[in-house]
Amino acid sequence: MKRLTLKDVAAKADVSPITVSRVVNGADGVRANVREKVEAAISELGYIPNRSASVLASSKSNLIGVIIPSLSNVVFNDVLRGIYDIATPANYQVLLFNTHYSPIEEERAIRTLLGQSPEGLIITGGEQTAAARAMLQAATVPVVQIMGEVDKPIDINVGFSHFDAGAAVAQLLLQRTYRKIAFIGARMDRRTCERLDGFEYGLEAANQLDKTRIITSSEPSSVAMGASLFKDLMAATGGDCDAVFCCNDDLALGVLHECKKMQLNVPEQFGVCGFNDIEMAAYAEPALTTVRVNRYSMGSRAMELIFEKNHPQTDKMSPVSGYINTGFELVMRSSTR
Amino acid sequence: MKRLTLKDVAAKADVSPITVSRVVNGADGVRANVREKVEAAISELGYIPNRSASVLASSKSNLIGVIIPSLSNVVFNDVLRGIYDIATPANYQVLLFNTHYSPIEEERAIRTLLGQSPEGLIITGGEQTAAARAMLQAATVPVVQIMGEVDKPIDINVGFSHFDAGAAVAQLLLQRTYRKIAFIGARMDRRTCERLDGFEYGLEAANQLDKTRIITSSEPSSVAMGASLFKDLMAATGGDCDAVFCCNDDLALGVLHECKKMQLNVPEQFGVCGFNDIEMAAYAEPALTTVRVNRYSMGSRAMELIFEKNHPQTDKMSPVSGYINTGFELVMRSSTR
DNA sequence: ACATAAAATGGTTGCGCAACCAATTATTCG
DNA sequence: CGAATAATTGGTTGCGCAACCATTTTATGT
Repeated sequence: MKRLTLKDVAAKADVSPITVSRVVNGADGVRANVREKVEAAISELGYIPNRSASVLASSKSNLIGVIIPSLSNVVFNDVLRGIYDIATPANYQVLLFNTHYSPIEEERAIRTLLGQSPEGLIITGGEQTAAARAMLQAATVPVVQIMGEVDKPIDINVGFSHFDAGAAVAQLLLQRTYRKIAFIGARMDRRTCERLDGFEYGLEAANQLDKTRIITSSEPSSVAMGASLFKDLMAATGGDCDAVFCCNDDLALGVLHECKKMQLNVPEQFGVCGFNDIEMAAYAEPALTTVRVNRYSMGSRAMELIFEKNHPQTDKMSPVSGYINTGFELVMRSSTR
Repeated sequence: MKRLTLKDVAAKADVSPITVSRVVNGADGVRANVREKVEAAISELGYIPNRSASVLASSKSNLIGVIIPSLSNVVFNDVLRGIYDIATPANYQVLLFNTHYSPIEEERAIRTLLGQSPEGLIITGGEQTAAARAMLQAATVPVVQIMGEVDKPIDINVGFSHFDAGAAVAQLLLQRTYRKIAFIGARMDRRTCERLDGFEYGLEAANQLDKTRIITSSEPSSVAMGASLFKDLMAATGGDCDAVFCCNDDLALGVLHECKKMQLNVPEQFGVCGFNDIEMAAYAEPALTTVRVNRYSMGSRAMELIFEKNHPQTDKMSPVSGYINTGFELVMRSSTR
């Protein structure tokens, strides 16, 4: 069974193939009656245009590549939602790759993506391999690196400083008169490490840094992992600490759960601060102090910038590039005094 | 700047274009020294094959279309993870569409997808428009409908019976001697409705169905919505109920939170059952009784079936089709007596 | 009604690649 | 060592569509 082509539709509607093409692509310059005739033929035949041929002929793909390190992380849901909410109405399609935090897989994804003439790339973070960077530089596509503040942006960078956020949490906990302050983190990716660096910096500045209170794991984050790391922390310090910054809310919820089991009074005896402000944070017992970040905005803003780069407005010149800070915000709840 | 093509690489490596094509596609029948020469040329030039041309010429796309109703629903994370974990090693790419629960958007997604010669389609549920069904029937691609048990599967159906699950929850609550049993649900999509139907059926069989205890909303689920619907339930019944089945765990967590505020003793005075068994369910206070479903399996199994259909084993004939039940499991925790 | 401008439509060509078959080169074995 | 065979390489063609320019039709104004 041969595939239906423009030509078949053209024959049926008694026009030329190019006219059908115009109708399909919504180009103007087709009279209404002709358009109707063609549309009737299309729906009668059930014609579906071949996108590969279209992309090949026009080298316009309407494709946006998105590369994220993990699908299990709830954080990326919101980012993706932001991306899709802008991409879909703009008639972009999204090809999503998952690198499992591996730069090699990331490089492969970039290569695959660039083979499809994408009209934009959204990539998490800035730790691309040299080869990957080279490919991206060579490609003449908007590239947006999201989530973190990146050293030398390839093109555009949308995110916030995890270092500053970590430092802000340190200050907050100090200001709330906690003194023996710990950190627990899992899946220590670049951004988590930056959070920790900022946190250490903040404690150091107040002369309150004790590295034995820093417990990390390379395994993925989860509530269970939070409980487990908290037990490790208590074992490692003999219970000699009075607050903990968890690198994300899942861990913090695990800590809260463990505190209850240990009958540790939160926030009086022990303060807990999370990161991300997932919905459950507000419903935890006690409600979790955390750091809100604009996940949705990072996605939608990235997508908007790609759109603007590809559809430059002549009236307002906006040479989008560089760093766009989506910020963060401390959310005070009852898990800190 | 013209795009690099096979021909450029061929010229550089002093072979014919088709030989380069063979190297790129990993075909055998290329001598090692020639292969190396070509690979050197490829990496020196930074050649990236044009996939549109490849797809057009070979009508093989390596593309799998995935259509889900929502990106905000955590449930789909696990499904997607299952899909990707099989798809990526099999060298399939995944094009993901989000329908926002709209059959019209779904139809558009299907049309767009079919234009790209996909090698498989994974679609949530079975409520496609007539036009969409027709397109899918006409296309000669494996189609897997996932999540729920579907009336008349287009091709393959991977999921479980939400009706049975709902009925099982009704039985469970009755058996635990609850008698004034309520239901709250948000975003009442097809599968949620089936859950409710099964639940009503189970209560009805024991003559315990009172429809005034059924509270639903068409808005999205969330913990906050759970709390809000619970208040509605209490208002509507004057507090005359002793257990509730929540159509998902998010709602149930909101209910639990609200019970605590109202000083309702769970599970003695009031039983709560959720659905999905998200990680937080086990860490709630009290731990949430819920229904575990194999989200990851639904994704991975669907993808495996597509792979098998596209790579038939001659030795074992496996004409995959029809319904594959991934089952469900009641998880008893402390939110029910 | 006619000239002119403007809009609508059609014809030809090439995008980059893989399928197909033909030609060439290496390998094997008597 | 030479013929027969197998393995490797190359040439030609078409996939389905849109860009480009040429042609035809329609609208506009005097």
